[in-house]
Amino acid sequence: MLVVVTPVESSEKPGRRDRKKLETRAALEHAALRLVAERGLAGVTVEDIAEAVDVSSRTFFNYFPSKEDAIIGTPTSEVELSKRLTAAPAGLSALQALGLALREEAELIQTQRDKWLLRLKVFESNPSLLSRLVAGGAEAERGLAAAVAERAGGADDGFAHLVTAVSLAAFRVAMVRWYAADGGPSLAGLVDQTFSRLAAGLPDPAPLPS
Amino acid sequence: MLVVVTPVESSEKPGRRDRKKLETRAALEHAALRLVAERGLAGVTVEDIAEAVDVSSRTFFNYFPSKEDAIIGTPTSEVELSKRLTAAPAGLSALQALGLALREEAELIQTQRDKWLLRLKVFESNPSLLSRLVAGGAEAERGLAAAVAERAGGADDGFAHLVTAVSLAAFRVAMVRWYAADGGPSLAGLVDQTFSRLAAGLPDPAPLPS
DNA sequence: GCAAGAAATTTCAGGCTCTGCAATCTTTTA
DNA sequence: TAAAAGATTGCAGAGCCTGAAATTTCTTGC
Repeated sequence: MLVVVTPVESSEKPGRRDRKKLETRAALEHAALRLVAERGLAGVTVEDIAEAVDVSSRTFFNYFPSKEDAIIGTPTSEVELSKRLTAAPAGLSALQALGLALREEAELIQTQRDKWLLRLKVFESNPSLLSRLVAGGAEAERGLAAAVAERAGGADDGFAHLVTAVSLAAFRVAMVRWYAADGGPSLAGLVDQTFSRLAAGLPDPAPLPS
Repeated sequence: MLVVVTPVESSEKPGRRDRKKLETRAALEHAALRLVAERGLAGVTVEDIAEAVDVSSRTFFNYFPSKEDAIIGTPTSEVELSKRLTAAPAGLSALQALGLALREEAELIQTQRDKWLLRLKVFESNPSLLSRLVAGGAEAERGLAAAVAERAGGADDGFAHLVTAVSLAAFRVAMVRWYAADGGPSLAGLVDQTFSRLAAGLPDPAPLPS
């Protein structure tokens, strides 16, 4: 049976077998991204991707449940984000804690600048994928919201979901903006700016003084 | 050729032909929703839905590009939302204007309470659909953001996208909350409360005084 | 009322996605 | 090195979705 490789406790090196699996997965991700960037989502079949990596298409589906998932890759899980949340200083508000966790994420993404710019380029021409950016999709959002609620100590009237959904949306916007600027500015900086605006209540930006 | 029926200027009644088309579309929407609520997304095929309405499955695809789209129905277009935006009083901030437009939306949804509660129930067990709730998906979000930017009078450093994305996310959360409360509270009220929180900068809610 | 003409539906063929299952090949481990 | 565990593969099949051509249904002008 093929099972997702659990990173274990970062110690214990994986062994040849698991290393190969990681390699194959990375190769599939890479090929999917490259091909789709070239030819568009509809112009690439799963068979194309599998062939580029020299495995059967059946094997592709052993690694990813769908073509889209290969393009999205193996994003930071909501579990990881939740951990960061609970690790954040207790004094911070939920919004601040989320901002911090996502700032870390930004720094991580920045270290893989080219891959992410390419991915965002693909997302641009396939907006349906965008919603799965970071802790992809509503399920992860729920999990993260639960962590926020717990951090806040229970009783929730929907605030946890709200602040979580809003934060993730804001993060997405920051990423798109980063992409639009061709990865020039610091993503973490953009995230910070975005969260400042959130914390300020999203007032209209002051028009530049003539 | 089958073309989406343009509502025209509300005058000029549609004529039998177009009325039938509307009927078929509504019937497909309804059947899709009902069946999927009963058996789950995977438990219903397009053929099932078409059969329930007594048309061919090819005809189904003349009305909806995918099974999911039938479930989502025919939501308020981002064009309509954009209109509301430009119609909003000039003095309002972007966030306030969006809040107003979405409040209207809430009232509209409230008038179709049962249908929407059923739809949200389906969304709950199929979170992948959730992202398309209201002005579904990233494309509509872009259009709406453009309207926001224009309203604000041009120069945009990403604020328009941010406030738009955040507002839509907030609206989604309000809807889910409304569903969770079984449609009891006023949706418009929940939307108002949500936008108040946004405008206040999402401060942690004060713990109840013991 | 009736004959074009327009429009919607249907049938058909076909490609692609994704899944379960059984066979095969490879790696690990004893 | 043999047995066990695990990964890959081929195969069959269901389901989604599309284009094109044929058919049926509606509309319109006479």
